[in-house]
Amino acid sequence: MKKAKSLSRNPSRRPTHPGAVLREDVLPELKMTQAEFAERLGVSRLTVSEILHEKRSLTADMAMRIGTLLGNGPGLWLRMQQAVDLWDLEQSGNYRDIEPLNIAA
Amino acid sequence: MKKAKSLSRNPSRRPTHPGAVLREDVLPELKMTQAEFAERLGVSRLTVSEILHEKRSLTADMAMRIGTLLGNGPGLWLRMQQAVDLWDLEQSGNYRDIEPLNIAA
DNA sequence: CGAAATGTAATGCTGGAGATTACAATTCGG
DNA sequence: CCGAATTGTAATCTCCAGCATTACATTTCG
Repeated sequence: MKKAKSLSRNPSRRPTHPGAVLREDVLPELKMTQAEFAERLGVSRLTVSEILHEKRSLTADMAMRIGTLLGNGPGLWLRMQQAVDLWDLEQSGNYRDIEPLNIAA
Repeated sequence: MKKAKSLSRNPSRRPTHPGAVLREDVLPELKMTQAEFAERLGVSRLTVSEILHEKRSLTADMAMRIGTLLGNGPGLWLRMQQAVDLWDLEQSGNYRDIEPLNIAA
């Protein structure tokens, strides 16, 4: 019996929010203010600020914007956000009523 | 100069909606009605029906439910949905105003 | 110090997800 | 073939998150 390792990752702690990377790495590296970053993305300064402070999740639309601006595509940012989303949902314990089917496979 | 292939995939058509897989493969294989499937997931019959007909997107919450019920985790379903989401956003052409930065890298 | 940048709160709008109800259409077992 | 079960669909409601805007306090920094 193997240990049933997660297919993707096995986070014992909440995965890094993409906003943290933007705040700690990207913006400093670009030497760009939040306001300018927001303007280039075509969103409000508030939207950027709240994402940097992890007060909202990074939507697919925002991932597209950031990925387009930075030139590396939306995938990275979206995957980071989803890791967080899934982790949060797992923690919520909202799925205990779902009885896994015994798949004969 | 390589061809600048997408890191993930290079869809010339809209990626498969996860609902299509549920409709065409999963439910038939399980020989389970939509109503029963919905009940086991803890959502309404309508929610299942609309997902199967690709009238709404599969949320992270639904991915967790389906992944839990089927025993293979939420990742597969969520990734499928996001492929669709990104494709749709790319098609929308909403990002033409974003000037990619010239990253020195 | 003073201006620029940022944190933060309040408010309003909007769209999508989901529930519920109701009814029509379809499928299917007996 | 008939009736029951299943499914498609529409209408209506609620809820919530994302986003914009405005305003003001705080912080940073030249």
